[in-house]
Amino acid sequence: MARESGERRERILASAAALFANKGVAATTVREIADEVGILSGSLYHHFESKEAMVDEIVTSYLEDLRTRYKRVLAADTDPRTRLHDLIVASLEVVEAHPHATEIYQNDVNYLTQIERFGYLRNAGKEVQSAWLQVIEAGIAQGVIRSDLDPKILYRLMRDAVWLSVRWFKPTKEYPITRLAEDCTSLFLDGLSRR
Amino acid sequence: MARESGERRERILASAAALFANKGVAATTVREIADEVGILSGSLYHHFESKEAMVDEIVTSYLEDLRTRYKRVLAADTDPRTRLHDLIVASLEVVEAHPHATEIYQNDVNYLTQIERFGYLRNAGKEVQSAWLQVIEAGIAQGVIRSDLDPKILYRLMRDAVWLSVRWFKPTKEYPITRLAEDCTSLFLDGLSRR
DNA sequence: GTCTATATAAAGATAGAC
DNA sequence: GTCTATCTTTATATAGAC
Repeated sequence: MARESGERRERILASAAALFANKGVAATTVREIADEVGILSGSLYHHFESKEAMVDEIVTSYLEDLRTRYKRVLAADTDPRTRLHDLIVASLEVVEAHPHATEIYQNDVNYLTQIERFGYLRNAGKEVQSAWLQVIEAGIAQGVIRSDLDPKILYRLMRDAVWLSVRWFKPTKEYPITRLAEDCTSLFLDGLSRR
Repeated sequence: MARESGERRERILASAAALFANKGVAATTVREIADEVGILSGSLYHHFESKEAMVDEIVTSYLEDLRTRYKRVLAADTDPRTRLHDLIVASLEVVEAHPHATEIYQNDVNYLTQIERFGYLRNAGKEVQSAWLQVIEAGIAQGVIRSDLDPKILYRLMRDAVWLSVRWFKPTKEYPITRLAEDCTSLFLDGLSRR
């Protein structure tokens, strides 16, 4: 099998990702994946050495994209409000580009991190946290963000609100991700009290 | 087996809940559960008719508690800000009382709702949404909450931020759930901009 | 109420023909 | 690159002795 690239391979990964996202990695069988593609389960092993290898590829390319986009946001020299907004936009763009991988990560991190092969997920989580904390703490330092709330708590609340949108958000013409990003930013920064 | 009550039964449920929460329902085997309790897997079937039955009991009693508490919040005749705060407090109290069940629900809804037996989870989700929407919409009607954000979007963002705290929040003396509830309320209502 | 033993089904994975 | 056929392991669950 070895690691060719090809349309078939991508087709398998796409089907696998959809199934992993919908039922969970552990509950998805190689037979179901093969059925989706229209081949027999044994044939999958011509393209991938194991079910875990499929998960690995899906999650790895997801994290790669995420890292790239976050780095770009952090590199820009912008004011705290813009930076927070850009971090939210970047996250939602990753959700849009990798909806299945995002859902797999959100639902199955606990399970996956217990498998040795996926130990690297722990670092990925730390990197994401670090990016958000940099933005939040810079905002506090510049007096733009309140200092009475723990940055780590803020990070976790915003992170879950933003990333879990993968479970329900379906962009439309009237309500595209740019609008969701603006609404998130406004909720977090301005609050929902009328004043 | 039939359905006695007893300490042993509870012990099994507790071990099962912890494992389901940590690895996911599908990835947890009856052998692991039995190991945790210190008996052999076959003996579990004296207490429960299946693995699904265990999940069912855990989730059902969780939802029962949740429903009771939400009803109490909605019954009170309070102002919108207090109501929203109380809904957040109620949610966090449920998280504290049923951490494993909460995590199972958050991680495995997708998987569980695909099993006929757990179809009732769909209704549970709708009831929760309805409670939050009532509070949000009353706030808008009374001019306390901004009207430029879609209530359903607000609900989903706040819901995920609040409920997913089960994954990271460990109450301490300095930072108990009452404090987290206040920080959530303040973040959502006032926002994190300094002004 | 738990054990021994085992039935039964489903899972991941492989070998070799085509 | 896929199929047929099958190995091996692991899972849920059951029966009956203790």
